[in-house]
Amino acid sequence: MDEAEYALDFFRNGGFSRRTCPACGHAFWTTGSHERCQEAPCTPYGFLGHPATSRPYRPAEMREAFLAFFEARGHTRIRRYPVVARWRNDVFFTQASIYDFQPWVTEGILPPPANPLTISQPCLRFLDLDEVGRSGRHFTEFEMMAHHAFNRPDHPVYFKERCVELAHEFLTGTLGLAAPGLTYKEEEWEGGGNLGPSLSVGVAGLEVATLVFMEYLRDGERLRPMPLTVVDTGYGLERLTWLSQGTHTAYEAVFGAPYEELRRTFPPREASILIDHARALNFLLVDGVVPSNSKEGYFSRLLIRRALRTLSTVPDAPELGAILDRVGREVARDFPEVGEHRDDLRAVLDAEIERYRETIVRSREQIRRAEARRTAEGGRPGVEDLVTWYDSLGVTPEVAVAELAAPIPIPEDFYAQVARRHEAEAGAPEAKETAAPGPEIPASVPPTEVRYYLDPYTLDFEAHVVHSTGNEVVLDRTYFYPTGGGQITDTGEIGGTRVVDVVRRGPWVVHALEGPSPFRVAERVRGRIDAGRRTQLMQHHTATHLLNGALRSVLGPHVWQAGAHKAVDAARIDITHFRALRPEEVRRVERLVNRLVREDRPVKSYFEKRNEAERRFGFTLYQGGAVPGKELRIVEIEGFDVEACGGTHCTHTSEVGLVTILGTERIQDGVVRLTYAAGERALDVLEERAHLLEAAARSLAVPPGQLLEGIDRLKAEVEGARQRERAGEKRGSADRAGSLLADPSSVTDAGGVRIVHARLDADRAGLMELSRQLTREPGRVALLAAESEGRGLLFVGSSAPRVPADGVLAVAREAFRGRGGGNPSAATAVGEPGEPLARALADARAEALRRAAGPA
RNA sequence: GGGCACGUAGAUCAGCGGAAGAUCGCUGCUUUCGCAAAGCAGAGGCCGGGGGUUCAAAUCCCCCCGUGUCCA
Repeated sequence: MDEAEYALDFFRNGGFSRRTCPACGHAFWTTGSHERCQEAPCTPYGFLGHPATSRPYRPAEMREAFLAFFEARGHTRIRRYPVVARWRNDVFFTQASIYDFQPWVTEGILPPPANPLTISQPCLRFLDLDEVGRSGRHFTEFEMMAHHAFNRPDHPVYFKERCVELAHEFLTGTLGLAAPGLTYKEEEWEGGGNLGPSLSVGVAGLEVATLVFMEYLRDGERLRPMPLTVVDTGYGLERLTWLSQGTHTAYEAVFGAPYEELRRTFPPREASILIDHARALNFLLVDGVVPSNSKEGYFSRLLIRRALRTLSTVPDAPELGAILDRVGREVARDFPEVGEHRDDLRAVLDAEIERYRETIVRSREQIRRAEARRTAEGGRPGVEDLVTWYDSLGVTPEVAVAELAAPIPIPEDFYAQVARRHEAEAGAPEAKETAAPGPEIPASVPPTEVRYYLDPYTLDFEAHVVHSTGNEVVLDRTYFYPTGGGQITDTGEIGGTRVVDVVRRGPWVVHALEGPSPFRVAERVRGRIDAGRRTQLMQHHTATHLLNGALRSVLGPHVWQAGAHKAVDAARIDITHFRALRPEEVRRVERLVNRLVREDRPVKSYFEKRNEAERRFGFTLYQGGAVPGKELRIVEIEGFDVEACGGTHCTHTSEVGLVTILGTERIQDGVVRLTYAAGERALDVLEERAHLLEAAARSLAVPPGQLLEGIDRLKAEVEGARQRERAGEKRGSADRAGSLLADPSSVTDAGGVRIVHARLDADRAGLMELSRQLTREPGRVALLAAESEGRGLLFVGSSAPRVPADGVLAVAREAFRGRGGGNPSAATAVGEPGEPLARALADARAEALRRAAGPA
């Protein structure tokens, strides 16, 4: 990055000089006399015991000081976003404040909620999980305070000069840090294909802020300027708080009383882990991250289990739920939503703790058995067993070793070995299927005016063509709904030509026609939307919101929408929930939804300023994911459910008609899918089911009301028939065995062994059963031959140790080129039928006789 | 989303290419005033589902389904 990028007037006119840190090699700016940058490890902590600010700040005070400072300088204060980044598919969690605005705002697709803005965003990072409680400054959940500005060429806000000026004023003016103590270190920043210069601010060994200026797009080796440049800043709330208090560790400064309380029971490291995890879990659970074994849910589980293991290090430890509540109440002072629904949060936690207990019990059993097996084999469990147990049972090596009768040492690099085993699987992530971008539309084409938002009932309209290429048409305005928000596209026709797909592309709604577009720009055309399809989609969409509200009401507010799909035949919604739905719960949800339908509540769709909407409804608005933009489209079912949603909706719940839940399934741990139908389609489905029932009843010749009894009877009959058949076969072979034994021509006694040989008509199973009958008593040998499917079968059974079946077979099978084998009590071979088979049977008899008569 | 482990009698599991087993529970008998217990006898299995390999598959291979777990 060019040196000139950092040569700010603010530095040059403010008495700053540029030096190079001999320790890290980075250039930095300062008004002080430091040789080195003021960040660890180049400079050790200098504030411990000597707070660097003019007064100590508690976290809430620090946050307020920051937000108020920037508010007073033209920034709009923005509410926090959820810690789980549902609006992005490349990451699970909000790891920095800028994540809130990626990718739509930073790519210029949608306007920011305010500009410039200031925010204090709770973030989650799991990379340094092991450092928590060890380093004294790492947190799983931390707050990134920030001020952001988004500069469009036609609307510049501010960039480097003003940004650094503001940062410097806040740090020295408001917080009272000594200006000469600050260093602004030059660091290139790159991420997500963007890059630009950045300055990291160091004070007394602590990096307290980073100021990033997103300016370029990486295009192979070349850099291109971004159409939209972004000021992306991050100030560590915890670090600044720590700096202002100068306590031994950051945890003492940040957590205060609850931390002190834990310290009475736990050593510093354990207390830190517990309080850190408890705070992170409060945010995770409140934002709807139900513990599970995949995706973001796994991190909830990870923290809960780590916390439980930490608790188990001391006797009489408090309950995790109690710690979570204590910390949650503290967090709720600043984030009231964390204080709500404590009971629900507790229910989720308790379910997870119970699962963990079960897992432990199961694992212990498995480990004990595995050790017994290893011992029986003459060995003992090894490191590879420990790795397998950790991987597949979730048992840490410490726990596993404690379970072993003969403990083995745990290698130092245990987790490295685990990682190594996982390395092989790190294949390239499958390329996400992104809709083909289609031909580019010139920027001169005016944006489409979308009319379906406010008027979902107009299905016949006139508009002007503003763009037309290939089979694509863009109109100046449209009522066609493009695929999005889980609702599939409208179909219909434009000027008599079928519309098969509609998509949103940037500011335009693009209609894809069945064939090449016959339209010219400026032509006036008539659009007609398929009414039946649209009505059904609207009913399904409104039904989805009704269900979402009902599910939250019946199951608890931990329920968040994890995905949805509204098609014509049926719709489905995926929700976060910690176990499969019970029939009773499904029934209650269905009843509640249909009651709301009957109540005919108004469904209002309107646009509202984002901040106002968030203030009124909270961030459960974002069921379908966070939506950027200054204005949100709100869909409100009066007194029941409010969501930010772009779909087409009925205006009254009664229009939904009827909602019937067709089924539920647990599509993965922590996520339940409900499939349902509404309106006309619901009636279709119910009708189909009624028909099915009737047909089934007719087929069984019982009245529908007795269908179950009929099925039970049928099952009993089938089972009885099977039993009788089996018994019959058994009896048949017993009879056959009896007659064979009674037939002198097939029985030979030799050396106390009774040899029965026979050629009969049976399949392999039949021979086996007969042999079993013949060799029930000791000292018997059965030699049975049969032809089945053109092959010759020879079966040897033996209860005489002197005449091993496999030995006899080995000799006999040559005669009919048989292939097969067995064990001393039973052996079978398949070979040629006819004469060779007969010879094989004779050979078997001769061999059996020889062995029976031979030396005992 | 990927890796790994696991799905066998009502329950907990063993068996891991050659005739489906153990323990508990269940039924009956013996013993007891009765209970508990013990002994004897017995019932109970599409070895998760579907393909394949093999003379032969619970067992090996592939694909599903389900459960658990580790990692992103």
